[in-house]
Amino acid sequence: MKLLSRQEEVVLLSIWKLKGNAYGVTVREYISEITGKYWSIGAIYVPLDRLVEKGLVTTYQGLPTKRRGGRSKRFYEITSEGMEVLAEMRQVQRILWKDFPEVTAD
Amino acid sequence: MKLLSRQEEVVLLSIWKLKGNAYGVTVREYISEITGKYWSIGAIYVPLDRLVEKGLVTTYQGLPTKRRGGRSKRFYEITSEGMEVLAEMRQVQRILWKDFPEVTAD
DNA sequence: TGATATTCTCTAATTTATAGAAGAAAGCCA
DNA sequence: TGGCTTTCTTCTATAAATTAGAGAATATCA
Repeated sequence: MKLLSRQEEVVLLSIWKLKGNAYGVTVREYISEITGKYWSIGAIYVPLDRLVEKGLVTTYQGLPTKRRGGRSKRFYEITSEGMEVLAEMRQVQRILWKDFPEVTAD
Repeated sequence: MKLLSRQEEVVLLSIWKLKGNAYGVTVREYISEITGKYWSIGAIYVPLDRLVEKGLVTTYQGLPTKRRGGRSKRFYEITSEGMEVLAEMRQVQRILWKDFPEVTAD
């Protein structure tokens, strides 16, 4: 079994979470929101491409919308293989994190 | 906040889990056992060194034992800072993985 | 002492992560 | 229509992390 890299995991989960609305910008916003830190453009698109290569996500070109202009979006969707890999990842993590103590408020 | 890399997370958790018995060889065995795959020596020691540098673990030289010879062990212990970082990591992961479906047996 | 066992140090090669400039593609409006 | 603005992506260079394993250190055993 091959573990996903950190960034692959985070991006892949974001795609899953964003359902039909996953594209570069929304993925980046979502990750920033959760981690509370800045992420460069490349930090998103590079692993995104790799996930496509690996067959864990598919991608398709979005159509122009009625909103103020701009290049059209490239959407991403998680594949069933992607879901399987995530499920395996969680398996490993559950074992690793088992019994790790809850934070005590002090 | 800076996320730990994948290998840093896995190694750090292993040290925590192995309590007083964490050194290169046991960490490597433990990770192999959980992931079911081969890990080179370097894949363990390199992130181990980095964790020391970052102050997330401390290290001390073990004494020779009565067992069949060999170089003495270098033990590792997680620091309180290491525990804090892990707690933060889990926080992020819980959000990311929230609602991810359980695997259905088929 | 020489053979054998155990563990670690070190470094090179590959893969990932990170940053952001530049450009493509769309709507807006004189 | 043509230029301006907005939105989003492509591309590429650099830094950091991962991975592999040869080789050396250090201990016991006979």
